[in-house]
Amino acid sequence: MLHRPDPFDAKCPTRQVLDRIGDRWAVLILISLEQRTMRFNELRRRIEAISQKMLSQTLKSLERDGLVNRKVFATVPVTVEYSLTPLGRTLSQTVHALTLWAETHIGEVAQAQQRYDQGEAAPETATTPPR
Amino acid sequence: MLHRPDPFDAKCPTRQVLDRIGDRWAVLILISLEQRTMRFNELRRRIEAISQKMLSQTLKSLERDGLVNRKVFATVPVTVEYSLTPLGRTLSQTVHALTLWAETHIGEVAQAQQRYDQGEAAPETATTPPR
DNA sequence: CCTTCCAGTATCTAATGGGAACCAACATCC
DNA sequence: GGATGTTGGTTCCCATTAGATACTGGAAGG
Repeated sequence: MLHRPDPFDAKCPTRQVLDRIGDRWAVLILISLEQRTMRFNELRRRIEAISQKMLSQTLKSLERDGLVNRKVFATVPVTVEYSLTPLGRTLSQTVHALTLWAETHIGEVAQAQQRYDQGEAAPETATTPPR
Repeated sequence: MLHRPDPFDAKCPTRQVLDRIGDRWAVLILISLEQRTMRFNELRRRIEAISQKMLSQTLKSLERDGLVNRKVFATVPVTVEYSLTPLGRTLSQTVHALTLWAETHIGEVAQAQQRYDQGEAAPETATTPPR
């Protein structure tokens, strides 16, 4: 690697990874599987309001990225188990920090939103130029 | 608060925060402003391929969430400076861990993708039932 | 016999993102 | 003095996407 990866370059592969994280369903699947291995419809019930389409789609790309294992059992009807790979586990831990942030600071965010919404009519104070 | 916030509940406010992080442009703006205060078009040049529409839209919601400060200077033409709030700085640090993950593990992800793409025709080994 | 369950796929529509044009008021270039 | 570029946006239109719904097909339960 000649230069350090730059997520601001749209062609940089780190951007792809960032886009994967920038997928709410992927995040919710990762933190679900962090707790334990789950089957398709288990995940569906766990993650409220996700459609079957988005679940299978997101799982497929997570599997492609080597973050999730898909294991098929030849039962009738067929059983499919999803679990995190070691790589996926390192990511889910990082992502876990984000959910922790959300739980910790949700109150401050809500307050800020209230202030913003009621203060919309406030006049903009003209400030002196910066230079 | 009676119960612990549950990001799997679509109505839970932590889910809103998670959705905000699940916005690639928001992430890129946060890590840009982590380095220094920037003006509108500075950000636009920094973050390749972002449209003016998405930039102003994302900045607006980041401001509403109390993560970003917007400061207007009465110059001609008007000058607008964007910076992180203290709250925004705590988030950007958490998000920074994600970009670090991306930079560190991008190689493994790329390898997994290659394996997946070429091994698509491989037959699925029938496994014994789990129970 | 009808419904439910398993793990998805196919199809249609509603929401969203991106591209380009446009704004006003000035500064600079030729 | 007319064209161009700069500031920070907004508005419109279209393409992509997400979400809702329906369907598969065999087996078990009532």
